[in-house]
Amino acid sequence: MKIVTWNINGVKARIGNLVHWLREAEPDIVCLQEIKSVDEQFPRAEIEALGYAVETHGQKGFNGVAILSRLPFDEVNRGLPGDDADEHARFIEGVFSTPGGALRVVSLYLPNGNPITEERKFGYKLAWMARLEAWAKARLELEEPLVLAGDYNVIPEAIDARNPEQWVNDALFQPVTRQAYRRLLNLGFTEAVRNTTEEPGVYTFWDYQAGAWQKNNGIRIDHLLLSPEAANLLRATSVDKHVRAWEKPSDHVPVAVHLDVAA
DNA sequence: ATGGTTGGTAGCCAA
Repeated sequence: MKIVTWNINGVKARIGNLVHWLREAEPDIVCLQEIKSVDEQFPRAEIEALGYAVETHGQKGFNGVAILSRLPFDEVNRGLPGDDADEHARFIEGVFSTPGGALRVVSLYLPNGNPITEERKFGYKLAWMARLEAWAKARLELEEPLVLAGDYNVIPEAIDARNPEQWVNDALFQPVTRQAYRRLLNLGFTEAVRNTTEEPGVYTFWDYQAGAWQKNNGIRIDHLLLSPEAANLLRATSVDKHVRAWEKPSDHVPVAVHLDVAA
């Protein structure tokens, strides 16, 4: 089974790219972020025509997440618990039945957090990460295969940036940000790409500005975290870097994990 | 080199 995360940066502007990529990559489950669409305007018909079930958690203008799946959804949960005042659409969980039992997959869009001088930005990011840690800790107690996939807006280590010095004042690379991410990992998750790729220079995002793609000035911020039960099934990972060179690309590319689960 | 580009929206904001 192939499970992919992709920050698509506007699903309505990217529907052509998305359909082309779905035909080419043939994923079983896709976690999308930054759909930038309300649920009613999500282009579901084109995706359903390819055999996918579609569940969305959108909002007007920005943010928004979705899960596309060849398996039917047994259950869908929208929103990260822990703050009733938080109206950002950044979290959706799907539950599926496999021959081995339940499989849980989350599509998350962790707050960017810039600038770090603004509490409503950076403080919100750190608070959101604390809520995610609490949620994940409780979910791990189920002892089920769980894939926490998404745009984490976290550069875990210096080797995850082509030019780490460029990011020292950025919310994505603050020590406190990386600490919070590591706390999440240390609950018992396996980070799929880090655990299957030895070479440095694996990036998932290249800024539109200043020729970042042409210079390969990228960062690795899209991650797939596996519960112990999911990590036992880990076979391989892959990054669809070529998608960044397509016409009208997202600034992120799809990142995949292949699990030993019958699709 | 505090520049540069894109999507959604019609507020320039968010990234």
